[in-house]
Amino acid sequence: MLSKRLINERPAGRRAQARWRRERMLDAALATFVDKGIDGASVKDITAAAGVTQGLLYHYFDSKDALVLAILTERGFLPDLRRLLAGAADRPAASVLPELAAGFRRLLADHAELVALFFAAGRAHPAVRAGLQGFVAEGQRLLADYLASRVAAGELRPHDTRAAAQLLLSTVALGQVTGADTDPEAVVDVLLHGLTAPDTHARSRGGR
Amino acid sequence: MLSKRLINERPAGRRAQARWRRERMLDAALATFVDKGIDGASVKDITAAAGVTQGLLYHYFDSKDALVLAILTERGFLPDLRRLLAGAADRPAASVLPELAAGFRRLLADHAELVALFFAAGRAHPAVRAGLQGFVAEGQRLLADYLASRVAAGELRPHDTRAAAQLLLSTVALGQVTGADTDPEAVVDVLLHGLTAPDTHARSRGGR
Amino acid sequence: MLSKRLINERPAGRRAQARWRRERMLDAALATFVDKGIDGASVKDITAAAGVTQGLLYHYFDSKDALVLAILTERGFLPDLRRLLAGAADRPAASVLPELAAGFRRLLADHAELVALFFAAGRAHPAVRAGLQGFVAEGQRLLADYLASRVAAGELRPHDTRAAAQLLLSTVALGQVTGADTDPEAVVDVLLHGLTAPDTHARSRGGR
Amino acid sequence: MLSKRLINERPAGRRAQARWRRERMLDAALATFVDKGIDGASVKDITAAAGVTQGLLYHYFDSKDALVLAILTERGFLPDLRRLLAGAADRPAASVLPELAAGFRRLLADHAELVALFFAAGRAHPAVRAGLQGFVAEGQRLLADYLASRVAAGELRPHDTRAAAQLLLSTVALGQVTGADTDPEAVVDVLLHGLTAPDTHARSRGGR
DNA sequence: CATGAATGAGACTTCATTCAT
DNA sequence: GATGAATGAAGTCTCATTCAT
Repeated sequence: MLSKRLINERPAGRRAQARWRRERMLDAALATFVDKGIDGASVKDITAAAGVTQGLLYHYFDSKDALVLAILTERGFLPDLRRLLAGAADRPAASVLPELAAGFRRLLADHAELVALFFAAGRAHPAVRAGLQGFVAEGQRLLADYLASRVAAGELRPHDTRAAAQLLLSTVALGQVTGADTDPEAVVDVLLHGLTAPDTHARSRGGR
Repeated sequence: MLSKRLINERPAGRRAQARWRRERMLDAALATFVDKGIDGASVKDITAAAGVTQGLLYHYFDSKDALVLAILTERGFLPDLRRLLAGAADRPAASVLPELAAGFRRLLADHAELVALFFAAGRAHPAVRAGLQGFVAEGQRLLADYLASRVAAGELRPHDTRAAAQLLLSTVALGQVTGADTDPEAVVDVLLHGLTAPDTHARSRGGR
Repeated sequence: MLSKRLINERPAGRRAQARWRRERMLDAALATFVDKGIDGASVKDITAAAGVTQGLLYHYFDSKDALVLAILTERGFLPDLRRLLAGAADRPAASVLPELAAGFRRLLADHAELVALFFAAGRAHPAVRAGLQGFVAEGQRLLADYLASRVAAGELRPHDTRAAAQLLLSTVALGQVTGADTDPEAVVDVLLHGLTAPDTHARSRGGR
Repeated sequence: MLSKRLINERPAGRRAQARWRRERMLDAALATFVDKGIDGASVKDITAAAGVTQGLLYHYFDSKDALVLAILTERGFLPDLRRLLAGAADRPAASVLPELAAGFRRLLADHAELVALFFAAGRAHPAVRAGLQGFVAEGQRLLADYLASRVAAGELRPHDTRAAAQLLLSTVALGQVTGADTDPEAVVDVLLHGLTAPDTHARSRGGR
């Protein structure tokens, strides 16, 4: 975080300065896209926000679409997501899930702009759409695998692990997007223990 | 449904025909918005899809924005949502929740285009945004109230009912949008009984 | 004035009502033209101001241009101008000119909208332009003729009567248009007696 | 004048060429406005007359209205008017007024297009209207001040100097606009010496 | 007579992109 | 690398006019 701030200062050296400008342009583009939508943000808006002229954008990116793609690939957070879930392996779900929900929430918050972009893209920008779907699918698969491992370990009861993964991720993600103030702990509590009252629990479970 | 199809045939009478055309324009607009996004869909696209001239759109709607708003107000499904949740009152959650998840899923599927529009709007169209948020908030509130009533009835254990409501609705909604093939029964099963294995259940619950 | 107000009330009888509507449409058109300019006033604006639908305008007038022409011919005030100047013949200029300036001013004020229309038309509407020029030319000719008759009668000194006529009419007319609060008496005073001081008057006149 | 023609040739240098094009666009716009009126002249007309594409207009001006405003401020002739009247101070009216009338006439002729624009604007373009009124007011004030100074100097008799100024300016201006062939000398003659015949003069003046 | 739905042309404006400097 | 002038297509919207009802 701190080091990033430092990087934000304009560096010396031709090569470095060029890379730095490119990054500033990605920043400006992402911010402007989030603010006005991909179609609503004009090249003029973006370059003005970056403090450069229109023409310069085309030195760094082939087109506006290419710029969108660059944001997707260079600002994506799939690696972060993988790291997050990788840390969970072989640890009990009771302690992992809360940690994971919170971590996922933080991840989305840190990349709030990109998330917003994902949802703001719509069918008109298939590449962005695909990015979202890939992210969702990957996250769900990883989490489901983890849950399955906990079932195998006897900690969790056998269940539809994909559905469970979806419950957790969807809730946190949609909460982020719609601005609902989701409490990750409450979500995990419901998820772990269910809604059924203890006294009716045995019966309803037995009734299956 | 069937009768609607019949109504879809062009009626006689000047007044009736005008009203009919207006509806066709709303249809065409919604479809085109979903296909290309609000910004991506031009007035030309929309009117061509409706089989009328561009100018006519402005006979019925003041502007493209007004058209978007008209879709929101005239094609909204909040009443359907209320009816769905109203039917649940005083009945056991064990049978209500699956029914409700399925009903909600069907509701979203029936209005898939409008749902897609909601998510495709982005920050550039605050009115649409507001429509989505209102819908989400209302649904969550209604469902949370129902869950609280079941807690009071002793069927469900005390819990954060808003979080639980969010879990159910988010999962179904996001599943719809991202195209994930959510199984509502599996979702409800996890929600009702939680993930914790029976043998560890007592312990973890007792440990509280 | 009073009778005109009475006429403004909608009459009975088919023929009378039609004529009455036509007049209301001319009123509305003139008012709207003055307000927004000829090009700025749409047929919709005009008919809305008249309280009728767009289509009806075309029952009474062939086109918007024809409407403009109708205003010119049916609301013109050249007859009034002629009557005003006709009353002056054979009477001394010293009493006629003040009366005439005031009368001309009143005439323009009574037809302020049409005058405004004249000036607002510009080269884009040659018919209106021609109307203005005709009016100006006629007024100037009539007034110059009168002045010449007073020169012949020995009341006025020989001078360029057309220039004098132009001085009076231009000043009153332009004062009306630009909203300057011209005092007709002061104007006539200057016109009748000139600016030269009495003591230098003899000299300067004698110096000729 | 001659040097201006030379300047009219397209210069070299990017910056200079841009400025030159902007000027050509103002020229073309003014000419087209005069020809067809502000509303009658389309952006297409203007840019075609300037030999550029429509889009370029918006590189130099924010809107068509801004273009009209630019013409007003950058092509206005109020400074010329001030200079003209400034040169009159402390000199006898008998020689100044003819010179001034002719000068004013020339000034209007040199800026005939802008004058025509002033009168063609109408109430639909308040900014232009305001420009005209400002010009008229300033000219009248300056001339009235000069006349007052001649009254103080004893050359002219006490009179309503604003009315006299209005007489001169209105006549010349309106003559220019309506295309009447005003003879400035005849106008000044009437203005200086009035219409009253020498023999009746004493009487009428004495009768006051 | 009267309505207002419908049209087609054209208005102003924005925008992604190119290119000479 | 960097600029901003220039383009051409397309966008939203307005409008005079016609016509079935």
